[in-house]
Parts: sequence; C-alpha cells; structure tokens
Amino acid sequence: MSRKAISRMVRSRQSMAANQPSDHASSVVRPLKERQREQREAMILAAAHAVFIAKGYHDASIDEIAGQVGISKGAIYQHFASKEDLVEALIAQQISDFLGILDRLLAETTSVCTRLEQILSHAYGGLQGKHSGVLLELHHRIGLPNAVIEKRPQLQSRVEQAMSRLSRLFDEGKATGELNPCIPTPIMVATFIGLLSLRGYEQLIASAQFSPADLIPHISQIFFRGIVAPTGS
Amino acid sequence: MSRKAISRMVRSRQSMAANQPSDHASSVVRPLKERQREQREAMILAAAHAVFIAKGYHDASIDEIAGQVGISKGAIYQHFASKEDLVEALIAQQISDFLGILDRLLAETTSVCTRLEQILSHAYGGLQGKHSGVLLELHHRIGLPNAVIEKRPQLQSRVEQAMSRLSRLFDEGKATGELNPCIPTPIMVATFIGLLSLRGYEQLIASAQFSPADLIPHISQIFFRGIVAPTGS
Amino acid sequence: MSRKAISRMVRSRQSMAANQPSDHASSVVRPLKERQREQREAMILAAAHAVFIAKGYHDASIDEIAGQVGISKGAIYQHFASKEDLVEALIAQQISDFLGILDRLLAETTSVCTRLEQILSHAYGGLQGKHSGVLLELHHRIGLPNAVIEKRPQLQSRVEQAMSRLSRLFDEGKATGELNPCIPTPIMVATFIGLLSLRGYEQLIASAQFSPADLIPHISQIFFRGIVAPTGS
Amino acid sequence: MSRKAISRMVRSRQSMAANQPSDHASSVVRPLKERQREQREAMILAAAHAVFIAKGYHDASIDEIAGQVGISKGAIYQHFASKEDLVEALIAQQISDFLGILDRLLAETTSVCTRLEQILSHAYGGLQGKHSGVLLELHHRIGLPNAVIEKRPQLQSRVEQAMSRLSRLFDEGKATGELNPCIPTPIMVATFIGLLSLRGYEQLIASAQFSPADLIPHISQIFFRGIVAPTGS
DNA sequence: CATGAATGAGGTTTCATTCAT
DNA sequence: AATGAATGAAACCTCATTCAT
Repeated sequence: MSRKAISRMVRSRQSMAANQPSDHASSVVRPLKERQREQREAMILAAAHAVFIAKGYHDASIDEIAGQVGISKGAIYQHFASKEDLVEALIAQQISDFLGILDRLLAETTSVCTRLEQILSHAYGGLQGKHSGVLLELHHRIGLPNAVIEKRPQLQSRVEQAMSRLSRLFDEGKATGELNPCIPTPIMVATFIGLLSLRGYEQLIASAQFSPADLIPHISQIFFRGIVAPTGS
Repeated sequence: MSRKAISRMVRSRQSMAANQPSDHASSVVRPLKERQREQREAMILAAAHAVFIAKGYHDASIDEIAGQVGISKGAIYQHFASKEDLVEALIAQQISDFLGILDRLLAETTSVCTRLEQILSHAYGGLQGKHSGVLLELHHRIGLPNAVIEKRPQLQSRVEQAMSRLSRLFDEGKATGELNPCIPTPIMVATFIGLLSLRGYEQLIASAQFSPADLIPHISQIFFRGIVAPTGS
Repeated sequence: MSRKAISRMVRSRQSMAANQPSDHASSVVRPLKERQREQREAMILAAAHAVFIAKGYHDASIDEIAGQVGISKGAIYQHFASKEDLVEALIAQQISDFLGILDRLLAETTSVCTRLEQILSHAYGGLQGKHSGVLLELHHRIGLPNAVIEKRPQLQSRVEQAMSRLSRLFDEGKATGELNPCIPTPIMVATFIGLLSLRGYEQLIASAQFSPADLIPHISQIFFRGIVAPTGS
Repeated sequence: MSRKAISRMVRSRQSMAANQPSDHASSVVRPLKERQREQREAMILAAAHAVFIAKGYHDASIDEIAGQVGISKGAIYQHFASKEDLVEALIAQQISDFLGILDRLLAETTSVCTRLEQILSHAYGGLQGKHSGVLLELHHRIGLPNAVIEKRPQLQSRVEQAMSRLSRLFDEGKATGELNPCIPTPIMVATFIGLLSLRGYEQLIASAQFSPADLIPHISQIFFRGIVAPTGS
C-alpha cells in the first residue's frame, strides 16, 4: 500500500475519533476542510455510480469518473486508494442505506407483510429518483467480480447483518401466524432478495408497459399469495 | 468478419446439408476432421465456461482458457473469432437448451404448474451435473456487460423466443383457470425468470444448509402459493 | 476518439487562443508544462521518423520508438492515440513545411523557373540536414499503406492545397511565356512532384558519386530543358 | 530453411538442368507434372500480385492469396518457401520482363529517343492490360521494406543489369549527339526510372483527366525537351 | 502432395497506479 | 492538495510457418 494511502487512513481514523484541534490550524478551519472533503467524496461517489451503471465496473475508467467530477485522476486517489476501494465504498453505502431502512421497519408494529411491501417500494421507488438499489443490487448490476467482494470482510459482515435482520422479520411473521412456517426462513430471505433486484423488470419498465409503481402490488401479490388462482370463494 | 470465419461458416452449412464425399478425399476422412473439430470446440467451450464462472468475463483471459484445454491461444481463435464470440456461443447454447426444454414442456398436457416446476427442476438440477443454467443466467453470473449482448441480434431474438414461449405457458394457465388472471403475464414471466437464476441461492447451497433438490419445492410453493400462511380450514 | 485525445485537443485549442493564467496556477507554470510537452512530442516525432525510415512503417514497433526516446511505450500513447496518428503527425508536418515554402515562393517575383529550382533545393538540401522531404515523400519512403492516408481527410486536403499552389505557380509560368503552354499543368505538377522524391537518387548519393547539391542543377536542367542536346547555334 | 524447401530447391535445379527421366516415372509423366506445377505457380503469382497491389505487402495475408487461387495455405508453401520468397519471385519476374524489353530495344537501330519513348509506352501501357510495371515499381507500390530487397543479391544484380543497360542506351544517345553530354548518365538514368513509376500519375488517371496513352507524349516531351517554352522562332 | 489446425512470437493498445512538479 | 505525464503489466488479436493426417 502506498504511503499516501496510509497517511489518509490515519487521517480518516482521526476524523472518526473526534475533532481534535490540529497542531497549528484553528479548531474551526479543520471541520471546514473536512466538509469540503466529504462533499468532494460524495461527488466522486455519485459520478462513479453513474459511470459504473452506464459501462459496467471493468469498462468504467478512473479517468472518466474524474472527468465527470471535473477533477483529475490523482485527486480520486486521494479519496480512494484504489478502484476496488471506490466500488466498495459505493456498495457499502448502498448496504448501509438498506440497513437503515431495515432497522426503521423492524421497530414498527405494522404487519410483516406491510413492512416487506415497504421494502419493495423502496427498492423500486429509486428508479424514479436518482439511484437507489438495495443490498448487492449494484454489485450485480455493474458486473463486479465476486472475488472483489469476497476480499472485503467489512462488506461481507454488512451483508450478513442485513440478512439476519431480514430473517428476524420473517421469523416474526411466522411467530404471529402471518407467514407459512413450512417454508424455511433462509429460503424466504433469499427469494425476497432476488425480487428486490429489479434487473429482470428493467425491460418491462423500459418498454413502458409498466411503471415501477405498477409492479409493486403485483410482485407483492406473487410473493405473498403466489400466482395460482385464489381458491376459496 | 474474417476470411477464416467465413470459410468456417460455409463449411458448417455444408455439413448441415449432407455428408457429400468431397472430390478427392475419402468419405471417411472428412467427417473425422469434423468430429475432431467439434470435440475441440466442446472442450474449449467447457473450459471457457469454467474459467468465466470462476473469474468473471473480464478477468478470464484467453490464455487461461487455452491453458486449461491444453492448447495454444491461437488455436482458440480458429474456433471463435473473438472473446465475445466465444462467450456468445456459450450463452447461445444455454438459451438453446432452454428453448428445447420449453418446447418439450409446451407440448405436454400436464398442468401448467407441474410444467413450471419441471423448468425449475431443470434450472436447479444442473448444479449437480456439469453445467446447467437457463436463459441468461450465465450472462449475469459472469458479469458480462450488457453492451455485448445488445450487439448480438441472434441472442436477442432467442431470448425473445424463450420469453414468448413462457408467456404462452402462463397464458395457458390463466385460460384453464389454474393461474390468477389478475397478474399480468409479463410480470409473471419476469418474476419466474428471476427465480430461475440461482444466484441468490448459491450461498444457501454452499453452506450445505440445502441441496438444490431441497429448494425446488419451497421455491415452487412461494411462486405458486406465496409465503403467507394458508388461510383455509 | 479517446477521452484523452479529446481533452488534449481542447487544451491545444486553448493554448492556441491565448495564455490566460489559469485559476490557481501561476502563469509561469502552465507554459512550462506545455513546453515540456512539446519537447517530448518533438522527441517522439524525431525518433519515430528515424525508426520509420530505417525499418519501414510496419516493421517499426512502438516499443522501439519509445526505447529510442528513452521513455515507455505508454508514454507515446499520451501524445499520439495510435501508431497511425503518430505517422499522420509526421506526414502532416512534412506537408505543412512544404506548404510554408510554397507560400513564401508564390509571393516572390523572381522567375518561375528560379522558384521551382528553389523548391528542388529545399527537397534535396534536407539530406544533409536532419529531416527534409516534401509532400508525401515520407509516406512513400516508409511504405505506408495508402489506406492509412485515405482515411485522413485532413491530410488529403493539405495535399490538395499543395498541389493547387503548385498548379498556380506553373500557370503563372505559362502566362508569362516562361513555360510551354502545350503541356497540361497537372502533368507538369505530377512530374515535378516525382522529381522531388529523391528516392531514385539515394543510391547515387550513397555511392558518393554525387552530392545532393550536385544533383540540383542537373535535375533542373532536365526538367526545364530536357535531356536532348541543345539545338541552337 | 525447412526440409521441404530444400527438397524443392533440389528439384528445381534438376528441372533447370534437363529432363532427366526420374527413377521410376516415365519420361512423359514428369513434364506433365512440371507443367501443372508451373501453371499453379503462375496462378499463385498472379493472385499474389493482385492482393499485394490491393492491400500492400504487409496487409496481404498468405491466406487471402491462397483463397484467391482456390488452394490452401500449405500449397503455397510448396511453391514458395516464404512470403518473402513469393514477393521476390514477383519482383524478379517484373525485372526480367523489363530486361527482356531493354535487350530488344538495345538491338534496334532507331533513335535513342524513340526507344526511350517505347520504354515509357511499355510502362504505361500496362495500366490498360492487367499488370505491367517495370523494374522496382512493384516494390515501391506495395510498400515492401527495403531490407527485404537488400537481402537478395539476385535481385540486386538484376537491377544493376537493368541500370547498366539503360546507361548504355543513354551513352549511345550521347555518342550520336542526340543527348546532352553535359548531363551525367547516372542522373539521366535515375530520372528516367523515376518517370517510369507511374505512382505520381495514378491520380490523374483515376480522375479520368488523362488516359495513360495521353500521358506518354507529354512525359516524353518533358524528359526530352523540358517544360520551358521552346525558344527558337 | 494437399489440407488446415496448431503454434507462438510479436504487435498494438488500455489503464490502474505512482509521483514529480 | 491537485495535476497529469509516465509507467508497466497485461490483454486481445494476427499471421507466417509447421506438420500430422
């Protein structure tokens, strides 16, 4: 690892810890710089997201991302030590967002189905907004090799956190009698995550047959009640 | 297109037509070479499949594929004009297999649900066997940029064929009252295709919690009846 | 065209416009880098010229050119997007030099023959100096496929400019009665250009029978008066 | 050099020597095979000529030449040990043709100018016929690296033969008073050879302004009398 | 002898990353 | 801290040449 990368890591840790007044700078100047730093980092992440989506991980070049932000290649390396670090940050952010939503929903007291549907809404609502995506949707979308993810224990553990929270939600549904206890929770979770990745529905949306909002009730219907015609009168 | 590629195409078409003994070569020699050629090609495809799966499309090098087959880089280029052509052949094969299965099932007279479950079985059964995978599962798995697919009209049309056949199957189910007519067929199709991509279930299988065979009934259950606890009785 | 190439073109145009001091860089630093860049580029062009002449276009490798400059292969691609671009720059330079000379001579009022002889002097004088060569002499010398030239409209138009200027000069000579009006101007031009390419005289010079300076009067004599023994007197 | 190439050289020498009846074949069969061999060789040479002209030496592939003849790559290697040998044969043929013409003309008793004009006619007449070209015209036209020629003493000596014959012709002209003795013969020769390469006139012909036949008198006029307006009354 | 699959060296090009300014 | 030129390791691909069949 390069000297610069190390020095930045050190700085990062400091900023995590507290706003210790630096050696010779006033205690007011530092946070300003920190804020600028974060702004720029956010711009880089946004540009990277756009370029990764447009071209895929491999065909996106650091140069193009830098160009979109209006800065130089080198400037990006002052924020992210490598292309992989950059994409990791992007994915970590997405998972973190997802975790936030999960935590909020877990605390609610509405029915499990309602809450699951809200997750779906979130995943599909993003299409209209700028980005969105949940969990590893980005990872799949941009064709990131699995090896990259597998090298990052932090990402792995975040993913596990998300899945365990989802598991808890499904288990809660089983406990209340809402959900079918015969279906193993891990399979429910895995299937649900698959539905969250809108990859399969992109064409439907692109062909203007359905809007994302149209999809949500139908997908919920399938996931909750299945495609078979309802039997009872 | 290269001269060689053209000459090979021509030869292929001839061999489709009939095994006319050539002008001066024995009628036995020619098919021998053909067979050897096909064997080689199959070996290359198998190795490519393995390497693409292991490393992803971009990180798989032609050299490595050649090394796995035990031939030289150049030899691969006699069978496939480019890396993209190679991966196209792989995906085309997968789709063709899938189309074959679909056609067989469309001709059957069992219930639509039974037939859909058989498709699932096929998709998941392959894990134990060598290959498997259906439709564009490979494409997603190896992180192939969409641009590569979009350049190939032949692939596109095959995909459309498969989807239209699936649509027909679902429509048949609606007509017989088996399936819920309120859910639009395209959404059923898209959701079903999502379930066929076992990407989300790989971890479950890898962790030895479930075998592919275990998954099928549960996934069918979810797709057909949903995860909600049965109401009746 | 590559992103880099574009950004470079943009920069070039800016530098053509004016030397506006940039936002935060000193007004001295910027031209320094520009100058270094141009120096590098000149070194690359010189090395490329030498290697192309020595081995011909095809057998000259980018590696060898880079080695001669003492830089890496990649560095060349920061100045020229491709081998063809590199050779185009070389040829364009040669034509531009030639155009400059033509324009200077067209403005003079000496006799047409005198001026034509000066062009010859220029073409042959270069042998002693570093480079030289006129019009497409380099193109022929290094065995550049015509297809490469035909792809470049800029080169084509420059060549046409040069030929039209030459035509003007010959027409002027006809108008003043200096030149024989029975010979079509285009044929005069084409023949003259042929004489400018010293390819045929290289051996004579190499064998030390004649110096370039020796050749000029004889070639002029042939072009102006022919090889036939003078009749008069 | 390969075993096969050697064996072929041996055979060639035998065929040069005489038609010795071979070990076990009848003395009639051999010449037949020889004739077939020569026919095929001629076809290869014709195809090679066409492809070299069309694409240039480097961009012409053995495969394409073979394809044009309708045989396989390997078959070409039974006639020519390498691509360079093939092109050498082509150029040697062209020079030989030229030598033949020179010898015929040297024996004539018409004026030197007449005979030189006939050489020009031959060089330019070929445009209407299939090929033609004189001396090293092909070498220049297809962008063959000089190194290839310089490796072949046989070619070099043929070129020298041709030039010495030309020299003789010019000297004869000087002796009879036809030509200007002030111009050194080597310069006359070199200039004349330059005029024989129609490269510079191709555009004029292509643009349909002039036919090759149109060019000959004008070029002769320039070479013999120059471009200056005739002085005498 | 013909074929054409195989070889393997060599070439161009790309791009993540480094580092002097 | 920012810039962007330089690096250098691959990668893909081509093609003259060889050789088993």
